[in-house]
Amino acid sequence: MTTRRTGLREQKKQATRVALREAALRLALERGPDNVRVDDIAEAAGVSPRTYNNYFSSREQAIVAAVTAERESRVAAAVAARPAHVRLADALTEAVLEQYTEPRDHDKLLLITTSPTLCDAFLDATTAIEHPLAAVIDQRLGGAGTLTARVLAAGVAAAVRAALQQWLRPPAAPPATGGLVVPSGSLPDLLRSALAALAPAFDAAEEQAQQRSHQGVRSPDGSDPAG
Amino acid sequence: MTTRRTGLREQKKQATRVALREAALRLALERGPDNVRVDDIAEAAGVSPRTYNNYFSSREQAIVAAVTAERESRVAAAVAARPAHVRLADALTEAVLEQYTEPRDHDKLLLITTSPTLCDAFLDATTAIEHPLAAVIDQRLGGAGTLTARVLAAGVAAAVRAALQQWLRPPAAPPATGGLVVPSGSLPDLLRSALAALAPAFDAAEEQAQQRSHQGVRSPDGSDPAG
DNA sequence: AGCAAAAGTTGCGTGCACGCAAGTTTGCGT
DNA sequence: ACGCAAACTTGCGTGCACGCAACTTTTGCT
Repeated sequence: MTTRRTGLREQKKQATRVALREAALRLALERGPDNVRVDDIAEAAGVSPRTYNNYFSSREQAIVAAVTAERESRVAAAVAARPAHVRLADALTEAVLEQYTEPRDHDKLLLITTSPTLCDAFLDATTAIEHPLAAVIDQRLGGAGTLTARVLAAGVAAAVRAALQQWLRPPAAPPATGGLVVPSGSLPDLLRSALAALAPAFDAAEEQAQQRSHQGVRSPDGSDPAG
Repeated sequence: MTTRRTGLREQKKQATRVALREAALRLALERGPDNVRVDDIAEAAGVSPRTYNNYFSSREQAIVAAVTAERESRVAAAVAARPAHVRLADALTEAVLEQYTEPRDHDKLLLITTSPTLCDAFLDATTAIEHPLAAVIDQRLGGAGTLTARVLAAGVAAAVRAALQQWLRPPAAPPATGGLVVPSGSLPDLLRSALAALAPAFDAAEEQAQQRSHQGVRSPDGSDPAG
């Protein structure tokens, strides 16, 4: 599961991927993110510029990838690691908080906030947790509703994205707004609030899954919507 | 709301925007989507190629925009048009179905499915409904939780996206999968299923909003957050 | 071991996105 | 009516993404 292609080939691929993203991060820190050309990153990693684009489809992606690294799979793994009796919503919230509040990369985040382009790329990167999350959610829901799992996973990604967005851009308070703006606290608080809005959906899905497993489920694809 | 800058300037801007996207669609239908250069679209619309990129940030965006047009604002308007006593979740589902199952653009959708690149652009375009939706949701929830509204709106967008994705790509059934694959019915069914997964979250949010309005929040802009 | 297919890398060419600095049009105040 | 400032367009230059067709490396098979 971890490395299905147990080959030397895959090793090299991961090696160059790591080399590329670390080179990208190092150069971005040294010169500032706007003074790094793709050619520089490729050269620093020892590959051709063309190869760079076989790994990353945009210039910012490499830099952002150095920060987010394998966060995608780690979030999913963190969810899978929780005991099965915990509410799925809680497991998700804790797993997300665990991965997004590590002080490990707070200095690198500073770099990202410098450039709006990097900021966008960083927010876009949260989409990467969708697929792993959909897998674990689907598993915990009994594999019955793949679409449901995908929707919920996408919802989580969207919530995380919204929280990060609000955290990165403190809404420039106009004086006469009338107090609409919530002070938008710390990142953990924002993440918690954002995910809390989805919690009822998870509870309902989990409950349905339990009901199905108690009754006799004849088709594991559960293709019978209430429609 | 409709035209805030009541000027001749804004009129011209919208005119060229429409000219661009219609030219893009026409050319794509005539020659096939891969044989349309940006320069061609610009020329057909009577502007310079550089101006094209002042309106659309990618080549596919113009073609897709011709299909989705002002769907963003229409979904939001459709939600706002429902009476206030309808469940928010239902209002949303109906509004989305109303806008995404119009036969108006089924032939144009055929064009989009031709090219994977256009497909991606089309899916990405669903993100555009987030902001208008967030506005109406926030309004219907009493304006108290902007973050919540944004999360829910993003969730709807994600659900729509997931449904469209599954609809556009029938999962190529491998014979030995074990019956996991749902036959992935019609688009309305998929949309309904996808949105149904989020319904509990909307119910909960709505209930909280009602509780708040019964207790002493008087101003309709809801300037008194629960902290 | 040897060989053929699969996977990966690289150079090249094309089209594209976008910053920048003119030049042009529109809106507004006086 | 006049003129200035803001907004929009356009040409140019640069860097980038990516398809394509060689070429090299890895792998599985015999």
